Amino acid sequence: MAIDKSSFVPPYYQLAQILERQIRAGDYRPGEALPSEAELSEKYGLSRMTVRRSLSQLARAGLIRTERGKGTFVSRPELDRAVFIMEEFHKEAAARGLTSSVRLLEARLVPAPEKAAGKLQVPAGTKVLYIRRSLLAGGEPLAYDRKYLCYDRGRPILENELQYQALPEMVEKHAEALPISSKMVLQATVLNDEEARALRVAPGSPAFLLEQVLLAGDGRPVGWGWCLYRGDRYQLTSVSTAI
Amino acid sequence: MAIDKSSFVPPYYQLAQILERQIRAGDYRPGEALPSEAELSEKYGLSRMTVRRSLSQLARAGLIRTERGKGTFVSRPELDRAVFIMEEFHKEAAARGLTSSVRLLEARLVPAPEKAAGKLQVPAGTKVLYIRRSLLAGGEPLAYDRKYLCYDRGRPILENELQYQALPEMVEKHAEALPISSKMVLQATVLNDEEARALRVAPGSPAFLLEQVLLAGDGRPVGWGWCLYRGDRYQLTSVSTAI
DNA sequence: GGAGAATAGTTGTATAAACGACAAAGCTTC
DNA sequence: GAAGCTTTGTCGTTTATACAACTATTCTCC
Repeated sequence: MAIDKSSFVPPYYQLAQILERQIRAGDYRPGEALPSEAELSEKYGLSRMTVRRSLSQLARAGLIRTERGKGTFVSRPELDRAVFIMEEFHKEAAARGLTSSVRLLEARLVPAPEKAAGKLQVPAGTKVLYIRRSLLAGGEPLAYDRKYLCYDRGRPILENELQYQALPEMVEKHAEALPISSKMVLQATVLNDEEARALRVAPGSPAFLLEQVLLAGDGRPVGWGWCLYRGDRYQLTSVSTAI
Repeated sequence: MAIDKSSFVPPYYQLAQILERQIRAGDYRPGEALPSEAELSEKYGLSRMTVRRSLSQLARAGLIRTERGKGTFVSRPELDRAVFIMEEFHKEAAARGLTSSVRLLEARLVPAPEKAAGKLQVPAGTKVLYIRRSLLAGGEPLAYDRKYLCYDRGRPILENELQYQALPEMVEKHAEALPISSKMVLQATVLNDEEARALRVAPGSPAFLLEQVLLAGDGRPVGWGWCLYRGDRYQLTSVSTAI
């Protein structure tokens, strides 16, 4: 339980691992205080700044919590709390060893329906780009994407482009403002006839419904739509709070 | 665009905000390099360590990425990527202004079914604690929880306890080993008759299915089960990558 | 005994300095 | 011209120091 300064693993990381093991082994119980930074510094022969770096790493992972003037304390594990990360479609498919592709089903300029106009903050009836796409993984449709995008008159719609590009690149090319962030809401739903047909499953099958709003750097919405993920082929796994 | 050293906001945070604004405004485009740490240090009158602290904060938020020997670069926004956080039930209900409670439907010792025995890594038929609970928010059932827990013979089952406690405390009291982490998988599903009755909705309604494995400090599973969340009352919102 | 002041202990922030590791460009040599 | 070496610039890590801000305790004074 000492720091090996000749190791390739930097000391701050070694100390973080040592402390994590001790916490997981129960040497320090939830609520209990860890030794002060000065004590750890002396015990392991590291400067206080290095000790602080180890501690901040553990704090970021949620294992400990620091209180100014009081000390550093072990956090109570929050078993009922989970973090799920939804990766970009192609990246996720690649990680699962599947070849992924996109099939463009429809792309045309339409007058914005009332709801879309509201979400995009444009007058109802404004011409917007409406696209429908199938996201395929391993040859099968895994997701069905429908979106309204604010359209820049200067840039023509090239269906070939839409067909093969990921959403960010696609929007970048055809919208006026560059989207820089997005707001998403995830729901559980059942598929209606049209959606089920697009995903090649029975109507009434379960699916994830991901509503997505694309925002420009100044906060203006530039895109809105939903993406449906087949419930029998898609699941989210909680991220371990490893360091 | 200078650092106010007399402000209550520490300089490292001010610099991070300045750089974030510049990136969002497009002063530095995705892929482009930021000034080197030495240049920022000189420009803003801060030490290199302080500049590094600002940069590491932006890097953690995903706005920039550093490469040793090369420089610091603005990341491409990953519009299709999202982080969802599922909070502990009572905390989430409280945040939405609802009073929450738990109704214990069943709690008894049963021989572990094959699948549960496998998940809990005990011989099939081992006596385990099986519980069914309704999680209520605003007087309505919002979730339906079924779990198998490794049971410590020494500790009696007190139904009153199970009725009112959150899962972590509950397991803590009745299992041999203290669970310290959990692994969860989130799926979209449709409710069967029994589940629909428990949640007071129609069979075939959509729901989130959260499979949960509770793990002790040494990695041994001590609990396993599923929690169903009504699809019409529950949704997950992506966390903004704010700093 | 109680109120307030002083003190010790703790984390939070900032600085200067040094060295290491890596990348790219320029230079030398053959 | 090409291969290898050198130089320069960049981020990565650690140290030592100083001070600020906050908490809890102890001491002093009334």
